[in-house]
Amino acid sequence: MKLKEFAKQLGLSPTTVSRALSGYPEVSEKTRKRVAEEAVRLGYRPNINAVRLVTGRAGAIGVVMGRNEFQFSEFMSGMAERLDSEDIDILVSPVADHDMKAELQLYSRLATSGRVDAVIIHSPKPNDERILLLHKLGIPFLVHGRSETNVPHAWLDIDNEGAIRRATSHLLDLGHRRIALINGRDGLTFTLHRDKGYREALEQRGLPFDPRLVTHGQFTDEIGFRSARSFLEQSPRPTAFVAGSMMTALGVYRAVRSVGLVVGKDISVIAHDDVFPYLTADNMVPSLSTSRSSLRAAGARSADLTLQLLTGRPATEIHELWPVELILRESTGPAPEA
Amino acid sequence: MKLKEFAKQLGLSPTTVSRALSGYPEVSEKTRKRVAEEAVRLGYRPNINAVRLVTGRAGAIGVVMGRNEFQFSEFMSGMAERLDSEDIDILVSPVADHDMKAELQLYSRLATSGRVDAVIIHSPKPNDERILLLHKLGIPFLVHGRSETNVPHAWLDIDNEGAIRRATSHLLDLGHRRIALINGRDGLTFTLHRDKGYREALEQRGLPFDPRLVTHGQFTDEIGFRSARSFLEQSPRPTAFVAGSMMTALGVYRAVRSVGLVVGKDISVIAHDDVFPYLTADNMVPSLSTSRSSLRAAGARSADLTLQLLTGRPATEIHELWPVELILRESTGPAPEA
DNA sequence: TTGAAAGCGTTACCAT
DNA sequence: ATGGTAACGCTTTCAA
Repeated sequence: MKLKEFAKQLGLSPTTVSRALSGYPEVSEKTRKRVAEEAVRLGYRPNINAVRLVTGRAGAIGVVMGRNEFQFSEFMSGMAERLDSEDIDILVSPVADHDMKAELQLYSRLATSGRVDAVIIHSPKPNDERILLLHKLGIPFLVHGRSETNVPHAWLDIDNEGAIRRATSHLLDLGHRRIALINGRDGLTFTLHRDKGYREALEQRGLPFDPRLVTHGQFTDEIGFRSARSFLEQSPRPTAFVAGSMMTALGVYRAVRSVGLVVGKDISVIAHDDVFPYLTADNMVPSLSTSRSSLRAAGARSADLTLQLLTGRPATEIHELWPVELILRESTGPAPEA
Repeated sequence: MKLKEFAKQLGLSPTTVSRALSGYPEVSEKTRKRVAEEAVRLGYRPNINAVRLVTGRAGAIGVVMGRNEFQFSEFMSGMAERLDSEDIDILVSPVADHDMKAELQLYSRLATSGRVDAVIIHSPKPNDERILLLHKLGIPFLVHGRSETNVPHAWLDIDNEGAIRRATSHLLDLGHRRIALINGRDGLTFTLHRDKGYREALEQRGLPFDPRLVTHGQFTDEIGFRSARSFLEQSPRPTAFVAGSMMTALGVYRAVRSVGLVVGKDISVIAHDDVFPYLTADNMVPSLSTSRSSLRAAGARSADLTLQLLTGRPATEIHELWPVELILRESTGPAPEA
């Protein structure tokens, strides 16, 4: 059913019906109520593409996902929670990991074809081409993570530096002196921030930084395992690990067990937890100490901030840094005697 | 830049330009080439919403995700692989788990507002309201999974029944007699199929079915742990587990270890693996025997079949059942002597 | 092979 | 408070 036909059935003009449905103030309360009821009864709903054409709004926020990210659905669920009440869709454009050229083309396409009103991007680098391009394209965008790219941009990030600094400091407090860091993909801002937090904790104690105790890579259990195994072969071996994700932590636990050591006793572990419904730190054995920040909450807030961006709030005002909790459980304990 | 302006710059009519860009045959090769090149050079791209309005096509396929599904991004990545070359977007509409009313409203909205050309739904029930509604709405849709709902519908499913039958049979071959099944959410078709495969394997040996050896629930490590723990408290306890997912298997491994038993020796485990890049059966210790089927491949094929649906292939023709591999690793071994 | 003009379904301006 | 009408940017007849 189209507007014209629907309006005719109500004995009103299309104009009035449109206004009633969109909640304009100049329509009488009585008319509005009648229109709303009849729309439900007769099943009328505006054609979204006509609306989009005439208003110039796409009614969708785009998110670009890497293909191997288990964290992604969690963030998106959060977005959905916030967007549920709005009439805004989520357009997902997956891109192959590490294919920057394809990703840049994608943004051009999204922007110039009017598919989305705004875009959310993840895992930026300090100097990020995507941010530069999106700025140039003039499409509103929010960065989940931080970048030093020298154009104004809205961002939401967690305090990765502080999180890892505190985690590392805590391990130092427990007497650990050789602490290994299994960090994220090289070159990404959050990875750099975590490296930095780690080094700061060491510096605060006047301890030297040993590059042999840091690795970089994707957040998979395999990389967690391999990194941990290779650390454990060092002599003297580290007595504590800081792991980048829950999946990494699984690999670390496995590696520690595989050499006959015990997590929480011989080896302490702290991992970063994005809070997943299907895999929880409390349930690991021993339960896993974590730095924790809800990815779902970040998704919800990101959607919210993007909406603000769309209603004209300047990007330069939107900078949000979230603290990260440190939650101590059984996987951390005093450093064993040497 | 708009069509009119772009056409003027080329000294052509909007009509010709539109035809050239859309690959109509009546445009001269020379003109087409020139138009294509200039479009890139000047950055012209048709406004997608105008195209959608005039053609009546939405240019998007909708997928509805439950909020707690770690499997989801894998399926979507697969869809994306197939859709990359087409000019079709993925519209993600998350719904709260178990909120059927909200989900049904969502479909109405998607369909009647013209946001999507087709929809893919997951985890159907034997009698599924969503299928009934989508059929009534007249919007093309594909079911990932199977249903007995009595309206024609396209579907793609894996052979859950055969997978679990074979897994169970294999354990029986190894001499196991008390085999526990940690299955999916109650009432869903794939859960029923797995239950069925399990019972068939028992029946083939003339063994009785013991309902105390089957649980149902979400695919989380916690439920895997709890179910396994409670099974292990039985006397005599089961000597083998069939687990519904990789996350479940993590919980099972943990439970077995927690009571001082050894997977692959005291307790055999087979789990279903949807193939994740970040958590692999080969890497578990002991490596995990699995029934395996790539969720990513299913996503790619689902997108493909949906595209076929859109080009007129009848839904009744689109029924695809995928076999599931059984991959034996170290987590399965002979039943221990009683 | 190319072009002119109608039309897709809605919103928003300008009247009344 | 309500209605008429132009306009959104494109595709697709119809005509040349």
